[in-house]
Amino acid sequence: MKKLSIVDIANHLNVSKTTISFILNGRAQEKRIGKDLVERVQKFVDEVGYKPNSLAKSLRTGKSNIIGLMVEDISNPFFASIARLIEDRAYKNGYKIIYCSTDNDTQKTRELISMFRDRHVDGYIIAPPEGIEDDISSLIKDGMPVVLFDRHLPKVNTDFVEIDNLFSTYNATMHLVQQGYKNIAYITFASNQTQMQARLQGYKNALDENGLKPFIQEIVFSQDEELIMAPLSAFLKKHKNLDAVFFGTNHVGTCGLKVINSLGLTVPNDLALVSFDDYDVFKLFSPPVSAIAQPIEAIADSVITVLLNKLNTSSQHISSQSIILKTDFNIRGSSKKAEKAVAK
Amino acid sequence: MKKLSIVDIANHLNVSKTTISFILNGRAQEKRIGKDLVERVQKFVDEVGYKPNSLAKSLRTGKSNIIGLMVEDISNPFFASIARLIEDRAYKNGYKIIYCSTDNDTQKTRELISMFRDRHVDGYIIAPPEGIEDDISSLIKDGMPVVLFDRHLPKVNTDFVEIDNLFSTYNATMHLVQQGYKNIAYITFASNQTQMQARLQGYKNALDENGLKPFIQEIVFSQDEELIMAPLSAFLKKHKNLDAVFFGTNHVGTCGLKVINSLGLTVPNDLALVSFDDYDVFKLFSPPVSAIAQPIEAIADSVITVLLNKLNTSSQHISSQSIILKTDFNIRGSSKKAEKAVAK
DNA sequence: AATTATCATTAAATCGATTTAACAATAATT
DNA sequence: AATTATTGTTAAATCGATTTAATGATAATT
Repeated sequence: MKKLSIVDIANHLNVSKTTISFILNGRAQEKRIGKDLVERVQKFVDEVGYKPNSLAKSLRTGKSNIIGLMVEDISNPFFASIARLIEDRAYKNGYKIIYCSTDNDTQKTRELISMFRDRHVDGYIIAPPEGIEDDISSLIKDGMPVVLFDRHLPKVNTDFVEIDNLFSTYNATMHLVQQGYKNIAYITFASNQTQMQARLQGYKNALDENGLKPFIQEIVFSQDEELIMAPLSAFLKKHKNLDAVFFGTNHVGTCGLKVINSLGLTVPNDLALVSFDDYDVFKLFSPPVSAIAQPIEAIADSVITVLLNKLNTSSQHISSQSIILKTDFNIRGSSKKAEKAVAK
Repeated sequence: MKKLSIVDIANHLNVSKTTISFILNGRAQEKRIGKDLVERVQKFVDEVGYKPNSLAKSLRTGKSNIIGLMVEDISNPFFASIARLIEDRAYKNGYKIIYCSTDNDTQKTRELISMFRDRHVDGYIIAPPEGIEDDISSLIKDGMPVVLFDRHLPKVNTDFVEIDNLFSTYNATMHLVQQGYKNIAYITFASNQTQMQARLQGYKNALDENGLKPFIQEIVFSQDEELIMAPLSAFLKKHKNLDAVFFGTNHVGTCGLKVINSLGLTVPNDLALVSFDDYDVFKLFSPPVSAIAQPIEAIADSVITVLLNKLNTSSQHISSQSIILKTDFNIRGSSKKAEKAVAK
């Protein structure tokens, strides 16, 4: 019981494959094909469950109905959740997803783009690493629909979906200040990506405004958590005067919690905590950690909407749009120094 | 600067595309093509960066170099980690991954299989839901390489990679018993899948052996965490005599922790905890939760090794293998009643 | 010298669809 | 009656590769 081809269908019904193709692609009316014939073909096709070979179709039409999704790391809960939502929306619209993790590695990303291109994906959704500007520009120049998310590339003019990073950290830092914390550190990964820089800036702005001194620790990213925890631990040991710490990403935050546990520090008495990104770890830590929650559903929705839009309107010259979404600041028991002080 | 085709290359070098194809596919020697010609072609191909159109190639050869990966839910950290590792290994071997989440929904899975098939994926890696036996069998009958993981289908004779679920829960339950816990509950999702049944059985066996009474709560899975937490909470409220709880999956465990927090229960004094699957939430809870860690690297390695093996050996009739891997039981502060008692 | 073997290359068929251009058959118009 | 329009259908070209079978040229053998 091998697969039927359009020729088999045509032979069996004694019509040409052209006719079958027209009917199956909804061009029967346009091509004035007899109603009875259309019905006969439809019936038979349904009966035997014939489905056109998508490879052949893609080869001829140049469309693959596949979207390439490049995240930083699919095992990071933030990206995993986004991927999950994008996947759902894409499938509902007849698109499949090929995804991959860039590890923020420019060379790896370059190869992956080339692979996607080779596979003729119809569109790209990318959380781009630094240094990939030229490759993305070249994609766009060749008319490929590209949507960036989580961060953008200032030198590249294309659509992107981001959150208001600067305001988010500014706002959360202000919260710490208002609670009476004076020595607030900011721990993050060393990165020039837009979202990371904006987050850092938001923190700096808030401190500046209040005449407080910033304490910043930038950690080089590594797959090996030990290499993240070591400098983090050293930093906390060095600055004994800190009364609050702001983590720039969920990953840093998680490593931070591990370090805090291993150092035997008490939250929020020794140290108040706030982290970017929100997930179960922060909710379930004791006391639960205040965190900035990204609107992942809205991000996924926006990304896929923008991309589908680009895929459907063939006109290339619609000006590109930037969508900036708001975050939620979930305040929890990890930074209630002021209230505690009052309660005493 | 559009893409070059093999014809362009052939024309430019004044040889036939057949020759180009042979050279590029490493059949130059076999076809006795002159060394100088081979070099000339190689050089030019490298120079212009020509890459064969993979769609055309797939259409002709019937191979797509794509592996279909179907997990239960890509946003679940267990599956996300496995996916990540499988992705790495696959890329290294020249394969790409198309993944999707089944949600344990048989109908959805059926459609996804059909979609994968339609896309001519070369091989399948599936964490199968119940009721999908016939579809998988039909895949296998048609000669498609299939590897199941995390669970298997007793009625389907194919390769699979699993862990020793029964022993894992048996062992961990015995640990609780030895620590002096008498009323140990087991909370899990209602499921007839092999891994879930085996885990439950391991728990039952341990209790049986010690003449203890089982307390079992099976929860119907839902996307909405509230619908998981509600019955879980009700169960804990109803059975005030429990002194320990065993969670059957990381997801149940996480929901369980949330419920325990909201009920204001103290661990391990009110309740000792153990969960299947290990991840940051369990490590960072206070006190940290003992958990059964699956060897995700080994699982990913085994899965991809078995699949690549099947892809490379065309012979269909190698008997299928079952790989059963061991787990680690990470004992943490959430079940140290006995020790505490001694310490008093 | 005729036949066979070896060598190096290529023309043509093929995979399974879509799409363009053409072709009969009938009806309508001049 | 000849020409043009309309209707319904299809032959053939095309997408870009791989693969089979064939070809012409030279060398070796009888």
